[in-house]
Amino acid sequence: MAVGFFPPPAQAPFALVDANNFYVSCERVFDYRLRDRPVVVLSNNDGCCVARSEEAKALGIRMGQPFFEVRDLLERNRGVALSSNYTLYADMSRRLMTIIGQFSPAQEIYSIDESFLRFAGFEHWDLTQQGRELRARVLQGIGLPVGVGIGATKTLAKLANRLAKKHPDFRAEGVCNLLDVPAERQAGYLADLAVEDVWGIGGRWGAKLRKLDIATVADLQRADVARLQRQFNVVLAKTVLELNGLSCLPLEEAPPPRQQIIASRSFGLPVTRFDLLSEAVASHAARAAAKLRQAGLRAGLIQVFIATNPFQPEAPQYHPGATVPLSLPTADTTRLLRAARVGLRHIYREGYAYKKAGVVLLDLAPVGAVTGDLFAATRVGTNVTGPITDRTRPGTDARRERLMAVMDGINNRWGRGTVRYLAEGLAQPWQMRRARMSPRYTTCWEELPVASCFRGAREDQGGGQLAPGAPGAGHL
DNA sequence: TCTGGGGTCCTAGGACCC
DNA sequence: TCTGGGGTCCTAGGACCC
Repeated sequence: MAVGFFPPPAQAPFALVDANNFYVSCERVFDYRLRDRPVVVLSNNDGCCVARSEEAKALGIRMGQPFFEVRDLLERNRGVALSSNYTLYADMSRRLMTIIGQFSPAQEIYSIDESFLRFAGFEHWDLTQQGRELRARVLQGIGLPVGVGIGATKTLAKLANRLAKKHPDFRAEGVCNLLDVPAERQAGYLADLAVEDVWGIGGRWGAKLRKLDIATVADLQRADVARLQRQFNVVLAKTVLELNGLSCLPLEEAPPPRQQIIASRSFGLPVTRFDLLSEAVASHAARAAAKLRQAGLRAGLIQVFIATNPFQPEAPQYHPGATVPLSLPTADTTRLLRAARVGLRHIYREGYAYKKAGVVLLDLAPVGAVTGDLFAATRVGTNVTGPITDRTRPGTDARRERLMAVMDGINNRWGRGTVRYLAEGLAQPWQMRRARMSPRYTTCWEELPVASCFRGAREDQGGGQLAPGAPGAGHL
């Protein structure tokens, strides 16, 4: 069998810690008017609900549901909808991870609000008690509620975390340690959980598994691994082994090298003109280039894509992409902008209403690893007609790198877009909607929360409305 | 009217090589 | 008339995650 796993002595348990309704919880830390009422945080462009308070879930609002479908429902129930404030969430995440990391030397930051811990050498510790203390310390330190799941493998820790949040036996405490649950009771829990509750089983595979009479976690745990590997793939086979306590997924303490960097956005309004499309693509390329430099990488390829609105199938559809190789791996915004424009020119067609554009940087390599290209002058794009001319003169690289560093410095200090390329446009009428933004409470002096000694002083600033008129609301 | 963005991994199939 | 087998690399598409 082609499945590999990491057997004992690696018999150290895992914990999964994650914040409840993370984005909503972050907002609630700073605005007490958001407590005890339905709150949702919206995706970019104020499009979908990507985080929901328990009260919002109780109203039946689904994860990813379009905002326009729930707008009235929210309003009728004194609900609040907020644009996503990633500056705030990223800063809260950093603080959260620091506290979680104090509970084990082996930590993997898995997502913005999730962290795995591995407890090697903790044989004589009461891990359930550790979980309780972790929870208390996060709540006291930054005001976020978290759930803690503990199990023999990452997949079991994930499952335990789900029980910690949902199951009446654990919910009050917010901690579930499967290692402390007798086998018989554990079997009962697993028989009650749907197969889709397992980490790595989504809707498609869930439906396919149900056709094979595998409907619960217990069913999946008992399933024939070799058969599932044949009918699905090795990933599902590992999941089954993990459910049986065989650790196949190691803790990844260092993030693996990045494979790609994407920058893309939907437009606030449909765009048909080439010049506006070009502005948007330039803006995305500049953002991707900044991310690239931040990560200490250079890109060898840039992909450009544009797309019409898939939710209007009656309108003519078109979603092309072009790949443009760079003559030399680069992190220089000017070069990436130029290549992106070549790609866009190649795929643009008149007569379509475009709703989205983006760029992908690929073929990433650390700055130190880039070697010169002997044949730079003769290399030609594969997907794009004609060579990409590079007018950069030899010997100017150091100066350009310094220019990029200065630009990044200014934009980090004063906000993204403080210094930008004219190619990105000035008015930018294609920009996304972001009408319900809360202040950058923790990262901007002007937007720090103000403690008022007059109780209720902020009540009349718009409490009860959809957009909370907090200081800085609507700031772009 | 209004429907997100950024990632990863696996597999199948075609091109190409010897 | 008769027309192999095994390997690698690349890409597109599909699945998953938060």
